[in-house]
Amino acid sequence: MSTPRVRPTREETRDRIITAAADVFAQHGVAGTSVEQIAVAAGFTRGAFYSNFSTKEELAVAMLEDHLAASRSHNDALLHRHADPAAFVDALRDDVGRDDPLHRNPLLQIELMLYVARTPELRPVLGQHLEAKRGLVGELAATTLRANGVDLGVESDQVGMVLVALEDGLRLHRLIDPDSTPADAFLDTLELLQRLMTQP
Amino acid sequence: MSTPRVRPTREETRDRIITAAADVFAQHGVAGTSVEQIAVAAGFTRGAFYSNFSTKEELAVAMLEDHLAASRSHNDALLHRHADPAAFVDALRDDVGRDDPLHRNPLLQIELMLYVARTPELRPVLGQHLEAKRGLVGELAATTLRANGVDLGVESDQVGMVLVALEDGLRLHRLIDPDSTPADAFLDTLELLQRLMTQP
DNA sequence: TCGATTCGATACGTCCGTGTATCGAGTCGA
DNA sequence: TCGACTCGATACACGGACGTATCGAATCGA
Repeated sequence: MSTPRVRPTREETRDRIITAAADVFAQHGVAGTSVEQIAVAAGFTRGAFYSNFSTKEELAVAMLEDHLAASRSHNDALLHRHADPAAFVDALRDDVGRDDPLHRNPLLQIELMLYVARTPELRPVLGQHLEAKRGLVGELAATTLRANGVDLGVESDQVGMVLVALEDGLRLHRLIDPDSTPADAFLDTLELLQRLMTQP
Repeated sequence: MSTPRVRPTREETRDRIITAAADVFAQHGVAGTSVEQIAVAAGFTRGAFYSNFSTKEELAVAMLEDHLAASRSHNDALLHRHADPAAFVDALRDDVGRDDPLHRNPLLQIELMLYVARTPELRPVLGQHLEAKRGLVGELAATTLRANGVDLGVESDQVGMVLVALEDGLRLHRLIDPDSTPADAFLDTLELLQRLMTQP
């Protein structure tokens, strides 16, 4: 029989550190967080941290890239399963509980966006993701419009830009005033727009 | 004749510190900024800072409240001068250059929002401002819709929520990908929506 | 003009965070 | 079972940021 593991795998340690860092980053921001806070939150000392990452910034990049990869594959799978726009929105509603820590943590999402905004070499990474998402959403919207014979005279990319920005804007405002900014405000708005396009 | 002033007024010093802090906060974030950085950027030493503020946080609050007051009075004046929605949007286009440092600095705007999000006692302050702005924008939109005999079956507050969120969302995304997010994307979208309501 | 006051500069002690070097227990292969 | 290796813990030296106490020049009142 295999001996019970006392020390966690290197990768387990790494993942625990990233997961713990997500919470601490959300609470205090990347700049406001010390390496020690991260290590302690993960149940380690700084030794473990420096054994896995050379700087706090490297960890932030790893966290971001983990999330972007997860987000991409998740969206692709979702799109593949629900090619119909209306069903897609419904699917998004069932999407709240996901294992990706960033997906559950709106404060962290905005924090990381701001971190990227301040880190020029990271901007293309997130920028590309942003444009891909816009394209996806824009195409979905264009499909709906076409199906209803509506022509807004706008590029689908622009529609995507607006919708994706709306999502993040509501996310941001919900951090400040959750009572007046319902969690499903974005999805409700999407459905409203769908309805308006169906019966003009 | 009055002797030429060698030492700046207390209030001048205070304002210089706030103005300088705005830039440093934008670059490094509130948490990532030291009191010394602020003082030096303002052309003083820490002595001057601690003579005017007791903590960095107090300065951040002062900066926020200065901005909110300026923003409120500015918006009120704008609304009073341009009661017609279409003219209002046009007026916003000429609004880019304003003396309020926060108004010129989108990165700082988002940074302060995030700072407020992390500071529970500040959330009502900004939350109230947010709701006021939504109300204003929502009413303006409702006016346009009513004038064209359109009924979306939506509260004007919801329209305001969506539009204000869209503005900030585009602001945020422009920090990451300015090339694909034009500075006037928001105003262009407003005009597009106006046009769509006029000729359905 | 002269004293009192204001307010920013300077100097100090302290604490916190960092990164590295070293140690020691856990793990794996032979 | 033994030895090499891995990897997290511990210890240390250093720098930076903080807040306070003190100083001195500019200002204002009389």
